[in-house]
Amino acid sequence: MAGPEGRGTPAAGGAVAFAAHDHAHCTGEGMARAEALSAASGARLTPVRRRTLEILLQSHCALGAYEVLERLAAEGFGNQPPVAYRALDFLVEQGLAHRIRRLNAFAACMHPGEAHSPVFFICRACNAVAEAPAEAVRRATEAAARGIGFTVERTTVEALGLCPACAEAGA
Amino acid sequence: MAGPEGRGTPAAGGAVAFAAHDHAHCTGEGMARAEALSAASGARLTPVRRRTLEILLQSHCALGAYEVLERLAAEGFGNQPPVAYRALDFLVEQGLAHRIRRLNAFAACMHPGEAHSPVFFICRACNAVAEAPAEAVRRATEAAARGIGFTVERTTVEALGLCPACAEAGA
DNA sequence: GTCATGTATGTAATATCATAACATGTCAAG
DNA sequence: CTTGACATGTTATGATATTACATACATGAC
Repeated sequence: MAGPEGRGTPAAGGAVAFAAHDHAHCTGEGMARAEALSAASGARLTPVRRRTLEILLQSHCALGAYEVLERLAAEGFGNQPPVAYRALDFLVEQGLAHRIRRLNAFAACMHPGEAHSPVFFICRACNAVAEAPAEAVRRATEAAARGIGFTVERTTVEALGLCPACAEAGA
Repeated sequence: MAGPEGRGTPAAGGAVAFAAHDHAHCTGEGMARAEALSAASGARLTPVRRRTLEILLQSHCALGAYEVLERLAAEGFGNQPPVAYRALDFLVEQGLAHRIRRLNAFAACMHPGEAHSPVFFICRACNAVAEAPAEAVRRATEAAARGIGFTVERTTVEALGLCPACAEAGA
């Protein structure tokens, strides 16, 4: 069982998916999709923004803004917080990344482009994060909203609990 | 339409429910229920904790920890952050209050004692907050979790959008 | 081309939110 | 009346996020 060291390295438990898979593939495909989507929408995927997304995809973790900043700065980009926050905000706005509030962190979107209402499953033991599409959750939320006359624009759904590995190990 | 002044006063838009209702009644009933629940569970609802809950209930808003602290300090309690955070953490733990992460704020629970998975509707125009029970959302989330072997313990559901009043005014 | 405009980036300074660590106080069980 | 568990107070610091302003770069009008 991985310790509670927090985010930042897959080894520390910040991995964005529980099952084993090909990270390089995710990164390549993710970037390609981002390029295509940006081209289509007219959004400007500039070097900092592109690199920021790449960092999120490569790390395959939820990363804090300052962790992203550190990596950007090491590559010659600005080293003040707004540099990271602006790039991350752009990515979130474009649906290429998500903000995970419980962790004060950001993760690359696993299903960019598709209209999706992601649910995040966060393991409290190892901090791993998985993103799952959950249309049913969105529908249920909107049904509740209608009851009080509220118009839903975005929803944040974060579930805390135990990932399969930690549930096994802990119990 | 109220301005985006943030939390802290119902006038500023932090009200926890959209519909008009009797605040004094909420406060009284909320405190009574909290007393009863604490007595039943053996939790110690000490003066700071009691007063903290009362502040949340009376303000009828989502309040930041430092806003709560300010009010506590004005009444002779400690005036350092841990005083507020400890009391708030206790209330959240006991299910008497909720943390609203999008606002970095806390609000008294509107349905304490009942097993409930609350959904928060946050108006992006006036910051008002409404808490609604949404069992269907919890069920949908758990269904998605089962698909990947995740064990859900707590869920946070926050919907951003427009409250009835702002939707009317804005459109 | 070059100029005006909007957008993006870089930087400094600061605001806001949250916790660690330790000392002191309170209360009930033994 | 002592001990142990919990609660509170305080200091200090850490982590997260934003404001404000200066500079640079792209794009389209002319």
